[in-house]
Amino acid sequence: MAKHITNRDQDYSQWYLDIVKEAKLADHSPVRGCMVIRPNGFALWENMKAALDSMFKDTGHENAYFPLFIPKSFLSKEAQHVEGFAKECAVVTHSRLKSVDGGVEVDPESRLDEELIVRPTSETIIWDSYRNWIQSYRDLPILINQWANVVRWEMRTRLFLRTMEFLWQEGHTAHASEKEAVEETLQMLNVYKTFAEEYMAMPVITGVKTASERFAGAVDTYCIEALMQDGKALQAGTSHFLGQNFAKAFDVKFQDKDGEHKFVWATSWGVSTRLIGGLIMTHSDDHGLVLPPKLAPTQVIIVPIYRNDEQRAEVLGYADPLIDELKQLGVRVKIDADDNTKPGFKFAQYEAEGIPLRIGVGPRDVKNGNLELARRDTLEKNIVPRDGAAEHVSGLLKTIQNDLFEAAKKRRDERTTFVNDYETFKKEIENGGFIYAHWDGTDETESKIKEETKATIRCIPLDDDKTESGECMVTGKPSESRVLFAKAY
RNA sequence: CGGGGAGUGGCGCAGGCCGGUAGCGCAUUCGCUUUGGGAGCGAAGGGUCGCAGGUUCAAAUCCUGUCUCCCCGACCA
Repeated sequence: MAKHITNRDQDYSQWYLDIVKEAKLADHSPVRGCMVIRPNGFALWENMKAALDSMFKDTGHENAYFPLFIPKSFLSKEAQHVEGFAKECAVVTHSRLKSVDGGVEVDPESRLDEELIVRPTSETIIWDSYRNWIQSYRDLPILINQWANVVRWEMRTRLFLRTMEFLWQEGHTAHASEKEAVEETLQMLNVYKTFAEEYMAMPVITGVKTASERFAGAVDTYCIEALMQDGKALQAGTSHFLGQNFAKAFDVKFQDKDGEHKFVWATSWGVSTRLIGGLIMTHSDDHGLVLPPKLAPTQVIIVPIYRNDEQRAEVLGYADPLIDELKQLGVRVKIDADDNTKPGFKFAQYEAEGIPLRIGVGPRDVKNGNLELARRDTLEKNIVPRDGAAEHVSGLLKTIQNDLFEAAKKRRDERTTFVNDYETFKKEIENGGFIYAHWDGTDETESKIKEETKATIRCIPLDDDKTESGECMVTGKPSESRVLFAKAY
């Protein structure tokens, strides 16, 4: 058991904070609800970005950048949208300060004619541009993504999971037909699912949100939902079919092949640094963070062990060629030849940081022509021959990636149940986990369940095997398919 | 915004009820010994106790006000 990390079962919140801190991912900032992302955390985010970005490019998208500030009037153009975001906006009202008695205060003379909103999301400012970009069907589709920061004035925050300012990507597309826009929405949902499962090794359920959980301004909100180790669900990404809502609000029309002027169809989709929170809670243990090899900034750490300078030179000479061999195979490897800390300290530190594989090399190994491999996910240690070690390590990283996904999927499936009556549901939901149950499709029933159990409908799953019909567990009315319930972050 | 907890060297905390020279652990610096699971010993440096008032000969401690952070709720496309 790591000294500095709280037991996961004892205090999950503290455990989570300890992981973030010990892995040096992020700190609290002086400003309430914001965070400082440290190099370890940012390197992880950059790897996630790179993988997502190439998936976006592969599906025909381009990156662009739109302004941080949005005129207040823009936000009010789409009724649902302003309703959804009005209560959590940072508003810029003045443009300068003035010195007063050695301090500074806002200069009342500098009040802005129209206040600026720090973007909580960029639909409005982007659709204002799209109006100018689109005249003909030949201008469509527009497939744009932006990497940006956004601000939402949250009451209660948590590092990575919900911060006032966060980093994300937001895709905003415009299409000539409804069919094409819906296809885009589902395509990007699948991109997110693939990323979550193949890179983060985090299994997700895809589905569509109920009306009450829908994005403000969307016709349909699709999502990926993951289950954390404490049994709570995390909405890990969303893809919205926006219909013609924003086109109408911003008067974006195109002339079609038939000569008719028509409103364009829209989508938007996003994932954020919240994914890092999800990654932490999916794989980590009481020794610290566990990173999947595909995303780990450092995949392999080599720790040399020696008693004196002579041994040090010998061990480093033995380990050195391995670094090049691993790099040749595309493995991100580092050696920690720092003489100031002992091996035991390094072992614990790199475990806390989640590095997938550790290689220990000491005089013993040099003598026997071996290496010691220690897996972060299982904490297993194995002696392997130095010959062919690079290939072995490269293969082992793939195994670890796969095993992490399988282990997470097993944990999720063990906490997933099918329930048919409300009394059982009330008992089951106390244990956390995913519950598939029937619901009559009404807001009333949904909010009754939320009030009485704190569980929400995470989504109406897209999986074929959940679409059996039945009767609502609360009202007994007919239900077309099971929906996914959980307590959520 | 409601309930709870906390602000004391870089970090984590004790002291507070009962006022009397500011303490511990980690970290830092130097020395020696160590190095296959978070090293040991010795020495050194570093704090106007969140802020502002008040009581007192004397306040980290008591009183009043105020700010901030964390946790649990409410809120959260």
